[in-house]
Amino acid sequence: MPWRGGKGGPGWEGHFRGCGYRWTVSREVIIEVLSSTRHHMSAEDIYHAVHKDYPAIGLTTVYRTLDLLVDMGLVLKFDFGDKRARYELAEEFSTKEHHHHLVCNRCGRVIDYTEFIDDEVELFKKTEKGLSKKYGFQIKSRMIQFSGLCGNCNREQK
Amino acid sequence: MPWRGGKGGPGWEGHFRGCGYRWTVSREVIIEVLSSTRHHMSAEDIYHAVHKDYPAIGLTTVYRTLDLLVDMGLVLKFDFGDKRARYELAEEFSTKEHHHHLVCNRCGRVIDYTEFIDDEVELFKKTEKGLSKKYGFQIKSRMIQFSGLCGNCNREQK
DNA sequence: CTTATTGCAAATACTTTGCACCAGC
DNA sequence: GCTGGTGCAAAGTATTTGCAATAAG
Repeated sequence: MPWRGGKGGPGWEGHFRGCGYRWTVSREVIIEVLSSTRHHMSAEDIYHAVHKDYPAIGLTTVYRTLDLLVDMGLVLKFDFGDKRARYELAEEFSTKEHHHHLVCNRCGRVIDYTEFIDDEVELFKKTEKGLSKKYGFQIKSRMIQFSGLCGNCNREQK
Repeated sequence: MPWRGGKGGPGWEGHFRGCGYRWTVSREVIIEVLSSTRHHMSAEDIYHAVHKDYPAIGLTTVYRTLDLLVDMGLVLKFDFGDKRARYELAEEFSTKEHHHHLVCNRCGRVIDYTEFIDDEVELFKKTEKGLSKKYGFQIKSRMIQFSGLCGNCNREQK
């Protein structure tokens, strides 16, 4: 397990400790799973992945850890329209390319797209600055999401 | 009830019929409620509003109608982190100013902001065009959402 | 040693579904 | 008259919570 708490800086462990939380095996393992996948995982997906090597870790802990991570802004929680929430490392903490989601309302397919990201980032910066000044709001996460019909479903539609 | 199916064009009724659905009292009333509020309503909020004048309309119908509306792209469904989904007319069909949401993760407060909307619209147009060409994706709705800590919660934090 | 963390089982609550009846066209 | 729409009660299911046991510092 060469993996150890993120790219420099305080690292994962530091984030937890910095917020007054303890650093536990469960937390480390759950973050490792999130770090090493390219997919949008549900709590249960994560639970299963974790369970292979650490059968003692329960689903409840997964939920609680994810809540913490979301709260700390290290993980983003998405709603793709099926019932279950999906989780992804926030881009600052991910090796995955910065991207957004395109969700098909019919088949549920999710496409990660990376086009126009630069423009988005610029807009975000500007918006964020304006909003934090005007509303005193400290923004921890941002999401853009498009939905509609994917190519396949669009065709079948007719 | 001077209200009748939206601003010109096919109108609400036309949208339903155009998709092969029937135009019913329940549907009309539910849309009227959505049209006349400035708030992000949950299914139950809508049910209660409807129930005052039409006690025969049930919660199930509200859910089913909302599903249809979302599917047709006439209504957007939001997740603000409390459990219940919130619904809003898509901006093309709303008299409400085009806006986005700023959600406080601690107290749940939601601020509608309208700043930088022009820039967003421009970015959306561009992105949408690019994505539909590249992925054959027909985009029906778009959302941006920021979350973090509102002014109050931010202050108390320390 | 003190307090946060965890697993399990049970509870919660939003949302969906089965089915018989009713309304739109 | 057909078919889709609806209400009610019942089911479904992701997520949360209470509590006693455990591990972190």
